[in-house]
Amino acid sequence: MLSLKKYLTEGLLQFTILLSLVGVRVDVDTYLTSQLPPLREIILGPSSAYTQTQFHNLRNTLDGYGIHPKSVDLDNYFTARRLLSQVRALDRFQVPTTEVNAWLVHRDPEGSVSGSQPSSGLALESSSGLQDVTGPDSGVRESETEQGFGDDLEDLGAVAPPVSGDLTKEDIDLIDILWRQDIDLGAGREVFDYSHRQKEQDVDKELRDGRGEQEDNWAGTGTDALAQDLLVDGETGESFPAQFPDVTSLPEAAPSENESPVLQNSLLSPLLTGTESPFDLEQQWQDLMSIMEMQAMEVNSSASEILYSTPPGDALSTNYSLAPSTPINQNVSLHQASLGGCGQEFSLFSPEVESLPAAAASPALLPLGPSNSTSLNSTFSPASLAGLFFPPQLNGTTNDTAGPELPDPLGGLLDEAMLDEISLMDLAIEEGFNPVQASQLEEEFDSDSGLSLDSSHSPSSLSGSEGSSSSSSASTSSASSSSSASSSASSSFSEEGAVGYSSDSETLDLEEAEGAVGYQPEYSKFCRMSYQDPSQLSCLPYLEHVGHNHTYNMAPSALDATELPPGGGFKKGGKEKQAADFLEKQMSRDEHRARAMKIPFTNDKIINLPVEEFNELLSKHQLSEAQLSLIRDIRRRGKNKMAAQNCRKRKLDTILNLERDVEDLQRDKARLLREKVEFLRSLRQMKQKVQSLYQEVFGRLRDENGRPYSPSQYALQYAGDGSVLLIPRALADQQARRQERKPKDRRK
DNA sequence: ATTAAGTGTCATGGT
DNA sequence: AAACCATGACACTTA
Repeated sequence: MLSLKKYLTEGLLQFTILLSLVGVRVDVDTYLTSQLPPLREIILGPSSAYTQTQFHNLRNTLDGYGIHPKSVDLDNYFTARRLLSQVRALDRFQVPTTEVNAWLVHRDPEGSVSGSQPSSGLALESSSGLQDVTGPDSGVRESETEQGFGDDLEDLGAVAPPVSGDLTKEDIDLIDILWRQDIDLGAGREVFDYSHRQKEQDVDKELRDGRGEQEDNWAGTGTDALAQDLLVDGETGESFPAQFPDVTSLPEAAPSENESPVLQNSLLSPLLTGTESPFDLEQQWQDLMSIMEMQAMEVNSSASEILYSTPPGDALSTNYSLAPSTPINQNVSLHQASLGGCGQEFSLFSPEVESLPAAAASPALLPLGPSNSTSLNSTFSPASLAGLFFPPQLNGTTNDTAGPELPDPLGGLLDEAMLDEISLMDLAIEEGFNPVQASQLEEEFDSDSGLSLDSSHSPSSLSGSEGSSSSSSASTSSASSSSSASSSASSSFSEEGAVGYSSDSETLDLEEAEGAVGYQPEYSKFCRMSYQDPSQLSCLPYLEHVGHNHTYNMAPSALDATELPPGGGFKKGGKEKQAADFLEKQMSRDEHRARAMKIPFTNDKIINLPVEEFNELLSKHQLSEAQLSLIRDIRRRGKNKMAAQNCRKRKLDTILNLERDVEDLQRDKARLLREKVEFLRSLRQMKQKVQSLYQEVFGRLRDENGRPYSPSQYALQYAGDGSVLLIPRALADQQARRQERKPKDRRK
């Protein structure tokens, strides 16, 4: 706790100090304390504590800074939980902040500078509500998504009003603690919210069942009731999930109704409803999500600020109680001002801005609504920091171009990442990310191992043994699956002798595989093949004469039946005669021919003897041309037979290997997909943190007269070296446009 | 009787 | 060139 507080505060302090050094006056007053980490750490640092392992890597590569992970303890404590919740909440909105609404309402009356910007906050606030609403509203969404929405909605409810019937005091305390701890990490409070977790569990169940029961979740808990409060507009009585006003109403209504968060909710919601296609929904979702999270960040930051003025434990309660004139409110107002409802702020702080059309105040909303079509770029683009936090007016005019305004090193990546994520989501939905894979993924997550290539996962457990069986081929990545089984198998009778494709372990492996997979036919086949193989006859002489008869019932007594000189005297009892007849039937055609031609040696020898010995053998006997011809044919056919067997075996192995490779690749793909989503989430959260910090710092800046700077006129700009400058807005916009063009040109 | 799978053979091409 | 091997194609056998 303390460390967190310190962490954040120090970061902010340092940030502001840096700003002040740059020449901007900062209202930091009491916050001055100890060390001053690099600015980038202030900005990005908090996220490090938040991040997962991969994220560290990613971030490092992304921002180019070798930021060391901070708050290791926190990582340990929360990483696992966060990962899990993130995974489970992948499809859900995080709508952490409903509280803001209350703030705004209470705040309006306040004329003080600090409390004067309620409207801005409202816009975003309502947007969050919108988000929630949007999901359910759009019937296009799939069940999972709907669930996610439902959860989020619930979350909203749970989060907003502090008291939830189902939560015990302990629960609440725990949640608060966790939440506060995670403030710096940027996690939305819902992460720790009991009801939220409950929902998650429900969702998991539902996912497993393949069908969710959203309604149950909604009505089930006390938090649901809260959620319903949010969902149902108090003034309009409008039920968000069900229906929304026309989008068109927003522009007009928003300006006039800035003060009423509730109303804005109703107003904003329509924006979201606009999109209907799944893709748009996804985009929208992402937009809203990020915004919401950003908002959550704001709340968090405000809460963190609360730490200064109030006991840490009161942070939540303070938020809930919404004391109008508390320092918290001031903090909140700062955020809000930068976020959305700048209109009032302007009126208070910058008269010149006040003259702006009332409608302009709504622009804060614009990013939300319009962003639907413009996608994340407008909302999350690097420069969009300014856009997000600055007055709507500007956004309204420079909505599209505003993005690149700030040369945020992360910006481009983030944007792309966001887009990618969307496409990813689509991919996931379209492709293999069905319940099966999802469950599999979940499994892997639970196991805490990103890579579970265990062959047991695959429906056909063939893969494991197969992989081992073919040491030759393209089995590349599957090392994990097969490994041990093969090496020990060499004892099998599959000595293939002269044949080139001799993989000792192969036969056994196949057998094992078949046994496991039900490859019975193959099993018998290979057995036969093995026995048939002349090379094995040396080991199993009694099988020598098993021919093309599909049976192995070769009596040892039949040994060398053909080799023995015809009429070679041996007693023929009844049994023996029977056996002989049987054996004769079992003989291959070539054996019959050889017998008929009175060939003086076994086919085995004919076939498997090395050329030299074979020729020697031939030379030892006086053979007719016919006999010689037959012998050569027998040898040729015999060798070809083995070759064919090997060929087929090889073919089969190849097929099986390919099959396994496909499975492995599918697993890898799913894993990478998950990881990507994770990364994107982390990136988004990090960016939100940066944004909130930006907001906060900017909100604390004061000019010579002690007045805050107008977001519409000034913007903070990150320099490449990590410094931060306060520059005129126009200049920032210019630069943003410049930067925006570059990537486009590249594409061309 | 039909069919699919397994085998054996042949022709061909490569080593 | 001879010997071998690999493989596609075809035919036969068997279940």
